[in-house]
Parts: sequence; structure tokens; C-alpha cells
Amino acid sequence: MNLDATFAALADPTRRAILARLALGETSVTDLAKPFAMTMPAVSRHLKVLERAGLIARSREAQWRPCRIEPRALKAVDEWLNDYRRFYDESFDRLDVYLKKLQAGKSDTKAPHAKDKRHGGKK
Amino acid sequence: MNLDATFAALADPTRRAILARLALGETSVTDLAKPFAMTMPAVSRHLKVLERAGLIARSREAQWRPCRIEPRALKAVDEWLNDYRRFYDESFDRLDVYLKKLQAGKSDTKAPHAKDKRHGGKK
DNA sequence: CGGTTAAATAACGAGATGGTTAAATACCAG
DNA sequence: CTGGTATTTAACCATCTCGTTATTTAACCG
Repeated sequence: MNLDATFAALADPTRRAILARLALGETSVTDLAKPFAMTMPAVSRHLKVLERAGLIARSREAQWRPCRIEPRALKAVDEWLNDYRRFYDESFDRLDVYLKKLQAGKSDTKAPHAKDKRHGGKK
Repeated sequence: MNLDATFAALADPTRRAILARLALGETSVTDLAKPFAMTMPAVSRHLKVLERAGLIARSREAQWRPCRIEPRALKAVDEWLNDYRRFYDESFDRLDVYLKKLQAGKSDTKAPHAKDKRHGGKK
């Protein structure tokens, strides 16, 4: 939604680490704070930044406030990238065309020119 | 390469607008500055931020310093997103599996389960 | 109630950011 | 060398950011 806030939130390594942790599953603030050499208030504010950026959401469970990943902002970043993929993803055009053909119901017996790194990039 | 710098650079709307302009083609600093209600030094520094973030590159042509998009950092952002696509892109897993099969040299005569929005996402 | 735990808020300071104006640099053309 | 154009650098200022410590809110438990 608000790319300014989203990119700004993602610019901090602590916040990206928090997201990486949340990718493993919902958890509490204290638990999120453990790996970091900083006080709880600092983590608490990082979470607020992530929340206002649309990157996480928080619920309430007794005195805990479990956090989870919120897809909206991530999707917005991905969509913003759409206008630029052609600059770095050589397989973009070819693959796009190929998928469109498949969707049109036309089954192609020939595989696309081999190395389509996209999505497969485990590296 | 350095996601901190890259995301920070992308957090500014002026800088994203500059990138959008550069997506149309290489151009000069003065030309890039025209749409903005700010002085040249300000634009010049935005360009420096983009350059240090690996988002643009600059060459020299007489007294002009044409800028162009540099794919590295954009690709890094896209790759960072890989760990999170499953949260917002429902077709991710299915398509990934399908591409792996193709890369394995196995030509599938059956199209994947129809609606793969990815890449075709023209809205 | 009083005590404990989880988390947020307040107030503060060092350093980064984003703009300004004024001056410097780099190149081309007489 | 002189002048003109394109761009960067320097110095400065207001505001934001990220950390701190101290305090406060909220919910549970005996």
C-alpha cells in the first residue's frame, strides 16, 4: 500500500531478521527479541514500524501479543518490481510468453530453452 | 548486494520516480531533475544514493553523466522476496514444481492447472 | 487485593537524511 | 585563456531514526 513505509521498514537488518523469524511461524515479542543485543522497547518499536508498513499483524492472547507476517506489503513490493524484472531476469519475457501459451490451452511439446532460473534459484 | 542501502534508497518516492524514468531509457541528470520541485544538488544526491545502492550506474559523455538502471540490486530485492512469496503468491508452489520438472528435461504434455497469475499479472 | 510477567509509551541523545544556497569541478567551444 | 554548460561538493539546518533508561499499561495468578 504505502511503498515509502514498506521499503523504509525493510531497510533495517533487525527488522528483516524479525521477518525471517516470523516466516517460520507466529510468535511473541519476547521471543522475537531474544536473538538481538537490544532492549525490549527497541524491538517493540521495530515491530510498530513493521506493522505500520503492512508487513506484520498483531493479535492478542492474554498478556502476549503474537506477531505474524502480513502479505499485503510484501505483495506490493513484488508488484512494484514488475516494471523492472526485464532488467535483471532474462527468462522473464520468454517464460511469460510460454505461460500465456499454456494458459491458452495450447500444449507445447518442446520445453522452453532450458535454463529458466526463476523460482528455481535455491543458490 | 547490500540490502540495507537498497531498501533505504527505494524508500524515497523521488528516487523511485527517477528509477521509473530510467526504465524508459538512459538520460542525463538535468533531464532527470526536470519533473521535480527541487534543486539540482538535491537530485544529484538522490542519484548518489541510488548508485551506492547498486540501483543505477553512471557513465560519462563530455560534460554529461548519463544514468541507467543497474540490475544487480533489483535482482537482490527479488531474491530476498523468494523466502516470502508463499505468503502472498498462491500459485508459487505449483509453478515452482512445474518449472523444476521442465528443467529436469521432462516435457509434460499436460498444461499446469490453468490459472497461473504470476508474470501475467497485468491486473 | 498485591505481585509477576508481557509489552508499550515517554523522554532523551547521537547520528542519519533530505532539503537549501554558494562555491568548486569538469568538459567543450571560441 | 575565457566563457558557458553540466554536475558535484561544502556548509548548514530541520527533521527523522534508532538506540537507551525509566515509567506505565494490561493481563494473569495466588
